[in-house]
Amino acid sequence: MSQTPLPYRAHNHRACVDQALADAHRICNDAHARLTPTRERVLELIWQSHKPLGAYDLLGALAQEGQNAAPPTVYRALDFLQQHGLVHRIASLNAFVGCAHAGHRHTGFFLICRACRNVLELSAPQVAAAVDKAAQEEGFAAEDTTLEIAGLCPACQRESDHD
Amino acid sequence: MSQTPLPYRAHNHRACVDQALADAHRICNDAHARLTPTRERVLELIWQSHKPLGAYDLLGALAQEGQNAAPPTVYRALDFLQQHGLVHRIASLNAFVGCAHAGHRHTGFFLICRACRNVLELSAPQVAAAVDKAAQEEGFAAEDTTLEIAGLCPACQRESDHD
DNA sequence: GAATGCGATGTTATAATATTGCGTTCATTG
DNA sequence: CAATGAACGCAATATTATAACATCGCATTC
Ligand SMILES: [Zn+2]
Ligand SMILES: [Zn+2]
Ligand SMILES: [Zn+2]
Ligand SMILES: [Zn+2]
Repeated sequence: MSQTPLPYRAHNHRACVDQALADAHRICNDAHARLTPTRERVLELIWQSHKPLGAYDLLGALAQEGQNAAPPTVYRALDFLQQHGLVHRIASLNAFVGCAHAGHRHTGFFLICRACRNVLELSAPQVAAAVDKAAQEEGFAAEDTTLEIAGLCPACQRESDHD
Repeated sequence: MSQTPLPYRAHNHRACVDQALADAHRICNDAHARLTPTRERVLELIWQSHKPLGAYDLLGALAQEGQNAAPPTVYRALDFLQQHGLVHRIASLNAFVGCAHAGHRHTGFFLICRACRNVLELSAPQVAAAVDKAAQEEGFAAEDTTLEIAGLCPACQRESDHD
């Protein structure tokens, strides 16, 4: 059933990027929001890989391309992208990653490999349900869930077995 | 069964503090670790309330008490306290809170009220199990879970109903 | 076409959080 | 008491994020 998670295997990553950009154009269009060149470029940079990028990584990349970029440039683009559900912030890393389920309601849930740093975003309803239930039992009205799991991805587990 | 969560109701908070300090002494003693005056004072400051404190809040408090405190002073104490399971870092707030289950194996899980900022730490096995299961299904070896839920606590929900 | 409104951007400065490096002090122990 | 290693003091610096204010470009309206 469940597809082998992409970030940890060879895959045609160009397809990931193209999909993400196409989704972004559609979503922004539907929301009458402007996916300006800077915003699109930041999104594309984030999707260079499945590894989260820090704001200053993005800033450096923009600067190299000759853009007049200061921190607010990047943070504003990131705010926009987050608001439209196109990227997620990984609180435990202070870094940003493209959303793998843009356009779908979901409670993101991240598996972060401490070795290769790839991040897999899951949308596990049974986890979200368990969380909601536990919160409700305490009378707590949950609004926003941060769920980040650090560990070793399948590929890096095999690597460390070689020792 | 489940006790009404403490932070959101009036409670004898002195008992929370005393318990936390007693636990800390016992745990450090058992581990042959030194709960030095600075470390103990930082722990006590963190337990002043159930609201997370930032490192620089702690730093300010120490400075007011006449301690020669620089950032490393606080961060070192916090590292020590985290390593011995006496405090948790709340990644989504860059702040620290006392551990409510010191000495017991647990995967902390935090309900953070965005209004009063109190934090309740739960240890919900069914949530931890759901998380582990989801990770295992992806072949991921989970090591460390960050689970932080922002929302409104029972008391602050009643407050906002008054409108 | 000028005036206006408004979202997006540019620019500078600063705030807030966290770490590195190095020398000194102090507790423990043999 | 000397040796050891953990803990601490101190200065500098790194990293992440925001505040404040000026400007630009474009659409609407007069
Ligand atoms: Zn990909
Ligand atoms: Zn990996
Ligand atoms: Zn209490
Ligand atoms: Zn509250």
